[in-house]
Amino acid sequence: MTDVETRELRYFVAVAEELHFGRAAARLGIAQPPLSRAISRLEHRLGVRLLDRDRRGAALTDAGRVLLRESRVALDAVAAAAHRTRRAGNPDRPLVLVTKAGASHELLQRLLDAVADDPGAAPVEVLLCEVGEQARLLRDGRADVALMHRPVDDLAGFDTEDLHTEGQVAIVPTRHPLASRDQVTLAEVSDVPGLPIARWPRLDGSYPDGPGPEIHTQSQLAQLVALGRTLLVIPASSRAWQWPEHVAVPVVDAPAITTVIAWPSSISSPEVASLVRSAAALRDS
Amino acid sequence: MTDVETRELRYFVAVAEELHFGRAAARLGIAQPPLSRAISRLEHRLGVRLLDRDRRGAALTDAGRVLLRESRVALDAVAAAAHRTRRAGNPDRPLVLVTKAGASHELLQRLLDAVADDPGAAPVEVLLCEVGEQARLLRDGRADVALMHRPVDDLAGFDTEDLHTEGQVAIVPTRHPLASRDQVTLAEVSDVPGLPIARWPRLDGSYPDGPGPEIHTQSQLAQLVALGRTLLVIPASSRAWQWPEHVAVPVVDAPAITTVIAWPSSISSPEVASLVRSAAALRDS
DNA sequence: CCGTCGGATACCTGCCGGGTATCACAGCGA
DNA sequence: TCGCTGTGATACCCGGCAGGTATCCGACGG
Repeated sequence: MTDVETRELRYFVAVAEELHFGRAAARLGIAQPPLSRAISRLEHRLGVRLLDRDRRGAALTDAGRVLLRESRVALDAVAAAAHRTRRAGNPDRPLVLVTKAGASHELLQRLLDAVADDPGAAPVEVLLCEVGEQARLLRDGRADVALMHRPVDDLAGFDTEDLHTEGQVAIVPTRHPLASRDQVTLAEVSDVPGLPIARWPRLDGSYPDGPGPEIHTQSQLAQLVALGRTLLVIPASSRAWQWPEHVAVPVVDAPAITTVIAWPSSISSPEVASLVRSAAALRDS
Repeated sequence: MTDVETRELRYFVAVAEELHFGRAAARLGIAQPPLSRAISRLEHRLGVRLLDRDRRGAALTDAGRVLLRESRVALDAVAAAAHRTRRAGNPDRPLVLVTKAGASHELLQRLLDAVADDPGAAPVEVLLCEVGEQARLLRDGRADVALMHRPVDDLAGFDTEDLHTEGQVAIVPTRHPLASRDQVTLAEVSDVPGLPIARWPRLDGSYPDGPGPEIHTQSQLAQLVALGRTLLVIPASSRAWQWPEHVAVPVVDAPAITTVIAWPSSISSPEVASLVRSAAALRDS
């Protein structure tokens, strides 16, 4: 009943993700045999079969699926411990604020201005990330605080403060028939011939079905839009990256998006609290 | 920038708690020199001083305090991964439900009856623990679900469902003047000569000031009450352990206590969901 | 029936975790 | 002042285990 080491969890996660010992070993930078041994030792120690070894790879058992999910949060927690400790050691560490590139641009701008104007506030470093990455960065300690969006982001385990609620708009090429409309509905917009609606990831990271492209990165998205290959439904404030050849049409029945400031509920640093206060003050004004 | 291993975190936690390398080493079952080395390697790797070595022991730095807090949650997460995986491997694992010994006795009884009557429900194993221990057991995976009490327990990071709200009563010896009252106030009860009010731990585990005894274990509490050495303010339902020589007097202005069923928000097992549904059904009936 | 692919096994090696002995240093008491 | 004690650090050694290479075994495809 010896204790589980993080190395073993990292190894298991690699195998569980690759479902192939050889590839997992390569990814980990070790040879395949030690990896096989480590996994079977882990199985033995837990008294549970984690993988069904099939002749063309490996498949997760139920217990394996549980361990995969749990390992990710455990590894994030360990990484967070290291990150936050490193930061606590540096006397004038900046707070790291993470947000999806391009979203809530104006709000972010005002927040940074407010912080800059406040001589007592800790400096803030802005980290821009891809769709759905904020939660990960908060969980593993690379970021202290995030701007996130309800209901599209996963807010479990975080404390949040609502900052701003807004409707969504459809981004369509100027010459498209829909461009002249005052407003549209989701139904109208979701089945436009030749202009499939972009598919954003759900809370769990999976994608809804449909003909449009799956959105993974901001740059990919920008290019798709620039090429006129997809129709986009986004919060009005994300119009910061919009091009002259597109127009935004309000989508009346799309769910409202609330921008929130989020931080790990375990954390209770005065710097974070002060930043949250500054952000909340922006909302009131 | 190699990764942090759980062993190192366990070692650090031991030193941080003992504030003494020798004692920490003894507790860990290793010799002192390897422990010193492990800690200084950890400090070097994190690039941060964790402890100020003084001639009469060690003291935590700010960074050390951060790492202590973070290490505990990380170690709990790792332990939870192991526990939950082991349980997932056993096909007919019982759900482990933890509650403070003595609290919400009647509700627990009804819940267990309901589960026993439902042939489709997973079996439930009851684990009784001391004051404030439930959160720990949920976090490190030794328990799946808990009966907890708002606002006295720490519910951060858990999903909860309210089951029952009730007032609190003061437990006083029958021959005491207060025993004949219909109701009392906190002010009356908090300064009774010769019968100091018992002090429960706060959310963070610290204790309020006062003359009364600090409550750590249920057996200690039972004995103090039986001896007539302390005056107790508890939820009405905790009267399950009450003796004939005491009476319960409602305390009109004490905060109401809500019994909740709580489970780690990361978990989404059908067995837990079903148990929560059973508990919620009790509330409605 | 052979070649290939994927994982397991056998066996070796070097590193690192852990042990013992000892040091360095600061109080402290006689 | 000088040991003495209690503390953590250093020096050094040893054994086990992580990790490497070579090889095997079973299953498929041709």
